[in-house]
Amino acid sequence: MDCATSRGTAHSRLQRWPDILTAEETALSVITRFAPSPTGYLHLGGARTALFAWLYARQQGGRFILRIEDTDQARSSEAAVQAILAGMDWLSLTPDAEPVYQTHRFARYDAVINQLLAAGLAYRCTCSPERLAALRAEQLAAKQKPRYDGLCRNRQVAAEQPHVVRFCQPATGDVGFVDQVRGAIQMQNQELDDLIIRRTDGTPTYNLTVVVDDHDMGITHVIRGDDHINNTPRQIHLYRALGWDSPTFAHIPMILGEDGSRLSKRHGAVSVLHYREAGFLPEAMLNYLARLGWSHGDQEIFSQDQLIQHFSLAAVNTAPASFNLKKLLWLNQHYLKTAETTRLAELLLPHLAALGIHTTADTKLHAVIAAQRERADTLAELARISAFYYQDVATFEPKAARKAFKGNPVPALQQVQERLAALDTWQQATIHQAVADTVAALEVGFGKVALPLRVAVTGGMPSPELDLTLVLVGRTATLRRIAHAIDYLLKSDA
RNA sequence: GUCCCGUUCAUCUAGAGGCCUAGGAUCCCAGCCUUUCACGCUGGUCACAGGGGUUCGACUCCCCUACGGGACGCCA
Repeated sequence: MDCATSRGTAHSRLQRWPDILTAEETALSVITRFAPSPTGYLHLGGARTALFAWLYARQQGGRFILRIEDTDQARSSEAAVQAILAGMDWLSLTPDAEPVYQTHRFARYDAVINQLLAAGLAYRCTCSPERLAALRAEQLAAKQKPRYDGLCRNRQVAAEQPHVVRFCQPATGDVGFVDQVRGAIQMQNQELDDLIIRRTDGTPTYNLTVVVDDHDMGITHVIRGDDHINNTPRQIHLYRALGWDSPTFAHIPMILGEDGSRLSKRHGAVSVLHYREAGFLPEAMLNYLARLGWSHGDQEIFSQDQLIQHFSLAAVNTAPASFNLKKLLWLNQHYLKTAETTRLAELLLPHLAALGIHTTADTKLHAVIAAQRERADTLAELARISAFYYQDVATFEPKAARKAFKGNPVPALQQVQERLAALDTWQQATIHQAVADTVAALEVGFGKVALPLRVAVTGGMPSPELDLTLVLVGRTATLRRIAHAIDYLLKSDA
């Protein structure tokens, strides 16, 4: 029962759990998974990990599975599960099977731990947290890596006594694996200690559950953040002890904040869903995330199909990458310029509603989007700069007003107002003629009339060619706004 | 502290010993276009962390240093 002497395996009677995948399914080439712990929203790093795992599975004609790692019941929440699901759904990272919840699999983990215990590959430990803390302090003081000293390895601890279960790591030799991203990684077994696989309260811990699940789910490629590199050797020993083949590992580097430090809340928006609220398009987010740490020559713009086609783990970078909002904005603008107008209209409605504009995705909105789309980099911005098509402008944007209203624009506004009011039809051509006639009559430059008119009608918001702008704003609103501007100018003069 | 991983323009990256006087993209700057703002176009600034090797030849291979990140939990 001394684990130092027995390095056999505990596997023979352990069968693959049949209720997750059928035998035919596990026989399929590639199965990847995304395994978040539901303690918060889906953050950028997690989303990218999920994306890479999803892409790899898609490309290989394999399957992608979501596993909820909720064994820490104190920190896990259903709300977080929903947030993760919503984030993945937004990015269309659809799993190929129902999510697996670890809390539903405790019986299985228990059975595995008991097997390990019975095979002498794990043992009960009664060391108190106090002793562990003291040991740790001592080792740190001696400039050593803190690790459990194996005190309970050869003790006979009765099952009735409160205890944890520790897994016997081999004391000598080394472990290695070939990481699909960074190549061969080796570690001395002495660096490893006997990790806890079952807590005092009887629940299993991460390193055990991840191994059991990855095996049971038939995961062929474990694609995860490189903060797990150090766990991998421990897990490999667990696989060996259980007589299972290790999956292939691929560790992708972290995403850092703009300042180069680890991405966290203080960097602002880390939640993927925040970007949906802020008016980003999922395809922009996906494209951005994919290019963060991965590349395919000089190509920057990738459709989902192209990502699937070109993705490769070997092309994933080894160094961490910094998140850069400017580039995301550029990509978002690119997709805003090229997306279907009808789709954009639907997506824009909530952003307009947030500004108090309740409209429908009608022909006017389509025309507005066509006119404004290249002037915004988010849907929220698109809504903001398009509001004047629906609402009268309360104030003039100072910079635009200064430029447009210098000199005395009132006569020009009054005359163009008259000519516009007299038009038989409200069309681009007739409007253009009215403006041109005003310019000719006043013997001034085109801008002398057009500029104040534009700002009077738009409030100084970015807008397309003047006649189109006026057509979309409509005659009544246009005339009302000109009157308001004249009013405003006369007052501010006095 | 120990172990693991990493280091090309401000940022994302190309580069698998000569193709590199280091390419692309974002940002920034300038110009063109222009009745606003954009878009678009043209041009520009900006990088192989440092030091040793190996080699006829090193951004590419090896070693050391520095710096950065991660792990060292009865978190995952």
